[in-house]
Amino acid sequence: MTRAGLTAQRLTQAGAELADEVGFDQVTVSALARRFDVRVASLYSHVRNSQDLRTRIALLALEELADRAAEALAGRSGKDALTALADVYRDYAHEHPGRYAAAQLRLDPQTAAASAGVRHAQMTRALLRGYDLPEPDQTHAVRLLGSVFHGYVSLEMGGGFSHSAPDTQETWSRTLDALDALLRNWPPR
Amino acid sequence: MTRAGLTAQRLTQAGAELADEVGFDQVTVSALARRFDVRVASLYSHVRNSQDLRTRIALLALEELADRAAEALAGRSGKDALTALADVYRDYAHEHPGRYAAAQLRLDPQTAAASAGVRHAQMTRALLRGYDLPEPDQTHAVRLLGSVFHGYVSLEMGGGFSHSAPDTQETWSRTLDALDALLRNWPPR
DNA sequence: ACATTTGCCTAAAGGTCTTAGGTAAATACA
DNA sequence: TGTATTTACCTAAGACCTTTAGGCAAATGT
Repeated sequence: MTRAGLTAQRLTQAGAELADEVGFDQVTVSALARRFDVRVASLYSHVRNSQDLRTRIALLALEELADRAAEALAGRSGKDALTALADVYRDYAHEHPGRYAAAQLRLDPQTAAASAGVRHAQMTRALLRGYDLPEPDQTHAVRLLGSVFHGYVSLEMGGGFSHSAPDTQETWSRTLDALDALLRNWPPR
Repeated sequence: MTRAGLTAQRLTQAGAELADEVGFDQVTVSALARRFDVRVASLYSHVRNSQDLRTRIALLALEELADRAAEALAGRSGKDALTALADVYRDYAHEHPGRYAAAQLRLDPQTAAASAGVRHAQMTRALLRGYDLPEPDQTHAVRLLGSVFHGYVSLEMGGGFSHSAPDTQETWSRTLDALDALLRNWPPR
């Protein structure tokens, strides 16, 4: 009876794939066990519980996203950088809907602070250097960009923009134009 | 043995309250049965299944939100209207986190088309009359506003803006300033 | 070759969802 | 007011998911 070679890492990876296939909320310890052709209880040596598994998938997604973002931002600035970063989020969500949903998982402050989430904020800040806003406004802008990226992708994926006329690609591109214009022309207090 | 007086309506209402207390994803047929001090199976005469229950709660939340929005928009225009509508979403999410999460539930096209969701889009369009954008851009703007409102609220509630310096109220107000400026000065193609 | 570790197993208990079929309370009707 | 019908809630039961406890055999170290 040869062993399956389970690992927290392999489970997390497979869990991420499963999430993309059936949705993050359908990722279950049982389904994962089936995928490895192994008894359910066996997973509990590698992963504390269901919540732990989900958290690991979320952290994986945050890392992957941050890596993509870092690569996309390298050597770009201004609107170029803005578009590149925005597309990273949108494309990732389209390619990996389950992982993207996982990245939205609410983490406890401890875990969040140690996650790649902080890199995301740093990169958005880096992007804003091209627009040179005074300090308090920079934080506001970081939050605004985060809101638009996340909100847009989340509504688009949720079907919120379906059945209406102009296609979403066009809106996306106009939205980025608008954001660029806004950042270049940031309204003072 | 007197009866409990179950109804799809009462179950939905209680489900919404439960959602606000313990989170939308913790709303379970069992928990609801406990709350009415009734056997679980009894609920299935009033609600088709768990998914049906969730959908009803989502529709309730969408209605409540649309009603609030309609009232807030009455007699306002321009930035006044923008702020009022934005605050409706944000306040509702703070007061009723579970219901707000429910309103995000993905509905099948049929149900979505018959829901109060369409009123939301109409109201956002009405708001934009004060800024008079040409038609294709109006749709883009509707989507942008939806993205910002939803994205901001969702990140704020998810703790995404926690532990950073300027308080979120300040960012919110500056975000609305920025959106107003953007709409008044919408970048052409 | 033997001892230890550890990976996966069986067993079992508790929770949720859902269907099928029964009983008693409410309501309608004579 | 007594009887018939409807309907609200119940018990029973099967299927699936989670989690813990304890066992055996495969891998690993000496």
